[in-house]
Amino acid sequence: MNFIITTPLYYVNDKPHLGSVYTTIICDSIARYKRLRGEKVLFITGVDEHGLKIQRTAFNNGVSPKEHCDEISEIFKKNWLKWNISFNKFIRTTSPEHEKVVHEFYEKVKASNDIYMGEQKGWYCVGCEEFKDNPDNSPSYKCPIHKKNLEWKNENNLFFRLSKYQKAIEELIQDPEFIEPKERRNEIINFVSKGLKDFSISRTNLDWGIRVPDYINHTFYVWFDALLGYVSSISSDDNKYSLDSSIESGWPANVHIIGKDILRFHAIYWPAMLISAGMKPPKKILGHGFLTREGQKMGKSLGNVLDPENLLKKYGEESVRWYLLKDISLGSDGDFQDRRFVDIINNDLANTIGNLLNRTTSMSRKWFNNQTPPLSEKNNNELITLANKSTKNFLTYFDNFKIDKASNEILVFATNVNLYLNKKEPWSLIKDDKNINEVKLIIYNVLEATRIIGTLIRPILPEFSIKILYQLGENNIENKDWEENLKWGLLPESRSLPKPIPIINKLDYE
RNA sequence: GUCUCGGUAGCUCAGCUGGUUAGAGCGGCGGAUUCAUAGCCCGCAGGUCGCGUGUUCAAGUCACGCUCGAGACACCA
Repeated sequence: MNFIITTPLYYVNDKPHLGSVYTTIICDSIARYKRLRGEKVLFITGVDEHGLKIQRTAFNNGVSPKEHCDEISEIFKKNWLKWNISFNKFIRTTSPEHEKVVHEFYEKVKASNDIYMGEQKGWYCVGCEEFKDNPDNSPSYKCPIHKKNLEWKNENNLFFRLSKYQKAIEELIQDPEFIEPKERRNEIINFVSKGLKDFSISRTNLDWGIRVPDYINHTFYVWFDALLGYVSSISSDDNKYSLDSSIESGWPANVHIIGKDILRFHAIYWPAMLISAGMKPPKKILGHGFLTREGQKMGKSLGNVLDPENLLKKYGEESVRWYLLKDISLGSDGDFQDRRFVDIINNDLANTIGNLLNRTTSMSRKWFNNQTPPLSEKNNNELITLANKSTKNFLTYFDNFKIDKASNEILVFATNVNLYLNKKEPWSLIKDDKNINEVKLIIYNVLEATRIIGTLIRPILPEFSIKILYQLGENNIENKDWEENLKWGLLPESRSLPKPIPIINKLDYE
């Protein structure tokens, strides 16, 4: 059984921004975690390539929509590789695989009698080519973008019978596991309680999209198209890609990770569409918060947008990962502060964990012939208890998507190990030969604790984890069972330790 | 306008169903130590718990009002 996790399919109107990096990093760590726990993971990401905005952006750049999409999609894909994202599928909504699945899906929904031709009417901005919300003063209201009066317009569109699924959706969102965090769930419940209305799924003024089979001048509107990428991606690499083979390969998704801005579509429209097609709704929708910058909203007009590419170059992907995963509680808004960023990386990764590794391996090498100490006796010690406790907490937190708390648990343990070391003072004990056995035990214990720290951090910072374990003389880490390696006492005695080198350099303020 | 969530030390936040001197991390200051990436460890830091009123023997923790911030109120990735 696959564990299916998705990022949103990012809109290729522009290059990846920090928000999409954030979402994707969250997904990546969860995907890695599940794999380490022995699950077969299908981590899906991709791009949404249709729509008026893209058509227009391409036109403005003097290229065809196809060329534009090819270019930006490639940028996205390469970008995720640069960030060391372990995705399994990258779906493009302009791909033939996707188009086929959309058509098959449409037929199923149609067969359920949930598609009908209706009239979309409302106040329309010619400049935006969009229907606007109806403000009270619509006739005199001016579109803020184009400064023009709105026009009343009727347009024939295909509609999806969402109203029919009022009850089904109410039942679905009743489950507290379905939408997280709670605050967002309340909003959705509130919204649904006011009654669901049918929504349009096609457009006639739009060329850049998937054609609706029965109506030659209609293309599918964004939600009917893009969300289906989650499904079509599953069988996209098969020889015989199809809706059915996608379903057979593991639908439904276990979790959609999304920004809070697109929650409603994922928590209401999407499940209803799936039920209509006789498919299962996703098991969970997890909406994370937005990122601000030094307390302010990021925006082009403010000129304070943080370019992820710069961050990557300046700090490296794992530092950014640590900051985003450890310091921001998943679901809440998070603030990106340069000063805090530097402090956190230096404190957590370099001082607390990095230095712990460095001091323990140094002692061991110095006193035990460049090796881990030989033991004459095994012992019970407080670090075993602490390790077991932190490991257990870590797993529980991660299982509940509390990645920040899980990360912090590693830090708690590392601090405890530093504490243990300071209390035992092996550097004092070693001065007297009769203490040698005790020193052996102490050093073994802190090395072993550090090994567990290095193992635990793996789904959060994969490279950092490997570096730690390598310094402890571990090899072939990829092929070892992760959970098994969380158990105490696996560090071999008298094993050669490489010369310690800092596994992470401290950052400086600008 | 209606509704939801939040406003706790310089910063980021914990504080469950009300109960001894309000907590953590980071920053700042001082100390101790040397195995280590000037690091780890120890101590200090005196914050009207947004404002006001009320309920109560007792409120950061409940009720009401106000204020500030974020968000939802259907076609905006």
